[in-house]
Amino acid sequence: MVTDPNKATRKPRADSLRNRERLLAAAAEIFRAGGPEASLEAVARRAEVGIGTLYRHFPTREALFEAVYRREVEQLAELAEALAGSEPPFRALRLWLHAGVRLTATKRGMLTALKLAIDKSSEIYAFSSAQLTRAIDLLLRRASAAGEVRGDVEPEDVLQALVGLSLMGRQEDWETNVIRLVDIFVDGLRAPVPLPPDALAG
Amino acid sequence: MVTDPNKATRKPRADSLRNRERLLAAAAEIFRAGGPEASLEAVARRAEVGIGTLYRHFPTREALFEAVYRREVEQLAELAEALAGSEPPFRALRLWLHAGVRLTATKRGMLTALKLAIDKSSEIYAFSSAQLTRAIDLLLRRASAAGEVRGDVEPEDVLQALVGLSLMGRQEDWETNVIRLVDIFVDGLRAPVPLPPDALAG
DNA sequence: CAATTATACGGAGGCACCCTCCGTTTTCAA
DNA sequence: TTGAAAACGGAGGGTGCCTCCGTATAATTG
Repeated sequence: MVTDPNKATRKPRADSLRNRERLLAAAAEIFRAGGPEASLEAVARRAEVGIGTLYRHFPTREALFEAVYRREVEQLAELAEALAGSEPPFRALRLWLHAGVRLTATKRGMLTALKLAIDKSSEIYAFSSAQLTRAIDLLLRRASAAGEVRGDVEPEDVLQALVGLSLMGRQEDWETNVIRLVDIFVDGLRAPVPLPPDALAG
Repeated sequence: MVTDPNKATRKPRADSLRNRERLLAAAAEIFRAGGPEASLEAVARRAEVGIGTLYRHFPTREALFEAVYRREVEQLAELAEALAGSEPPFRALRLWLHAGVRLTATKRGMLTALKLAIDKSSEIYAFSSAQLTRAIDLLLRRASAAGEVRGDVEPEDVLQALVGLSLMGRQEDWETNVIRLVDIFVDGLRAPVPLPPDALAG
């Protein structure tokens, strides 16, 4: 019954670590296939772990998502820096958005997860949002400094547009189509003063 | 046991009609509050009918959505004609899209329902899609004929953009924000040849 | 190498929802 | 009035969610 705060923590148990890993792998597969509403009991089953163990490691569905998708988001964020270092500003922005679309295509459910996260204002949203916003900010600033896009657009806007547009596609020509929409949007970003005042008024 | 095809059908039962009506009213309330995943048993409870009755009238969740939201979609479609008759082309397109955003704001769940419908490729999607596509087509053609927007954009693209952008907003300044994004998108539609060839190449 | 103790495990249990099936009730019409 | 067609309601079987706690096991201590 020694509760000494100095040497309090002991080494984490091996089975705990192992099970956490199993759960993450299982969750990745299950969510990939079944979307973000897939059964958590199915995840536990696939991981060959009791349902209680799942809930101990990840108290909420969102916690599981956070762990599973954190890496994917980080990779996308890193891509921004790579592109900023190797491509001209406007093109870098455009290419990054395309990559964002493609990530969605491959990893079905990630953006759906994001949307779900938004509804619940959960942790993963804050994280992804920050990562991706930073990525976009980098590209946007650069393009703006080069005079290639308007200065009055926030990274958050672009992220919302990317997510929103990506989330909708459904037909077979899905990806091509979304990329077209993203391009149109990016075109809209270009001109500093795209509309003469009277176009709005009449 | 007379199965005479001539006078086959008899008058629909009064209780059936009444219950259908009750269910639609209840569903509108429940879905409005709880989103498209709300409990169908709750709908039956609020309508004060058995769950079996609900399923007989609306075999699937989507069938219920279809009935509930058909009217809303029809109204939005009618607005397109009104605007086409009273506003200059580009402005009409823009204003209609704004109305689409606002409808989302008011009737939370309609677009979510649409998205859900897309996933299941259900009936309401075909209907809404047709209605709204027709509405957009009207406005787009008109603006295109007047030389105010590109000619290579399909109404489906614009609908997808509207739905996608609208679906994402979350902060307090939600509506304003989405409208800004829609405007940027519309700006992107304007110029016939928005990008010089070398802008893409580097 | 025990013995001890902090940790983690598993799954039963209680609740809600989904949807089907069918005995009972109501309505229509002859 | 009466019988059949049509509709009703809800029990029942399945699944998922999440909590709780008795049992098992890994790390530490002697």
